[in-house]
Amino acid sequence: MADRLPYGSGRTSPQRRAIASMAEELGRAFTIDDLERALRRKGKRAGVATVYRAVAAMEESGWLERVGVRGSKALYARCDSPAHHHHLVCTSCGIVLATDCPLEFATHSAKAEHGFTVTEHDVTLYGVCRDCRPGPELGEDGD
Amino acid sequence: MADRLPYGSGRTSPQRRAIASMAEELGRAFTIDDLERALRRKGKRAGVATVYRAVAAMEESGWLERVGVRGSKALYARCDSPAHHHHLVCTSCGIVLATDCPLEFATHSAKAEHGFTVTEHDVTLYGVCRDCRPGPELGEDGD
DNA sequence: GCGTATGTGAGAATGGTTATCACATGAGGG
DNA sequence: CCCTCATGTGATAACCATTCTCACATACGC
Ligand SMILES: [Mn+2]
Ligand SMILES: [Mn+2]
Ligand SMILES: [Zn+2]
Ligand SMILES: [Zn+2]
Repeated sequence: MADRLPYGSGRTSPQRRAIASMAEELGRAFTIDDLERALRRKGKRAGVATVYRAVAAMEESGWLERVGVRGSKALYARCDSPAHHHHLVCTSCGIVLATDCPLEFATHSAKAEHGFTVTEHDVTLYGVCRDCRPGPELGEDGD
Repeated sequence: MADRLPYGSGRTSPQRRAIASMAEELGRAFTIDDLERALRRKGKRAGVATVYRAVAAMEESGWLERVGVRGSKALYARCDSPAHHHHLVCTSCGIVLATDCPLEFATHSAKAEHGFTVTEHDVTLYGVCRDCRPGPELGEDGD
């Protein structure tokens, strides 16, 4: 049931509505900067602090997820899947795919081999999605 | 035994020697700030730019590895294992253990299920090492 | 409608990291 | 040994993503 609200129990405002619908519309991983630029292109106006706060609120509510970094900027993507999972981020087009957590075995063996109790983990896989993969006869690199 | 040099083919200097031996001595994950503080405590002086450059050079040579972040600061640890691997970072004492890469299966299934070609990945496991785990008589919680 | 908790935004601040640039020096060649 | 100069040093400024400040606006429960 994916009718989770972008801002949970927080208030809505014209700015927040524009920000959330743009995040939805982008359909791929984006930085705060990408988001601001896209909003400006649509004539929507929102202060930088407002965008940061809206993104933080959407992340808080689970409607948005942080999916790594691009350069020195945080990367986010629309995703409200409730179960624990990780992300495949295409470095060419920015599409984000969900993938199951591959760490059950690693977690268990950390315990068995080192007595180490894993409580958190960072996992992000970067690569090239099907649509961005150069075709065999084109022999080109994208980007 | 790995007699890789901290600075590869770069020059050495009193500052670089102090920085490398402190990184060795710490024996756990550290931030640039930790490193500077430890040096100062030993009466060694090195400008902030020098420490950053030395750490970058040691990382470049493979003598040091970046093992995630603590708050907003990059975390490093002494590690010159040449094979691909990841890290168990104890959030209590900062000890760093190496662990095999758990992603062969994830990489293959990303390809099989999504046509996604994984080219890079971030994996860091955080938790509590054996020595930092509270003893059973102290009121354990089993995770 | 009212009151107030909450959102907005221009600008300043923060803080980790990097760039500048004048000066010092390690180390290889002579 | 000594020169030389590529490379390292460090005080300082700059960078830049992100957060804070604070006066003002407004969503929304009552
Ligand atoms: Mn997700
Ligand atoms: Mn390592
Ligand atoms: Zn996981
Ligand atoms: Zn790996």
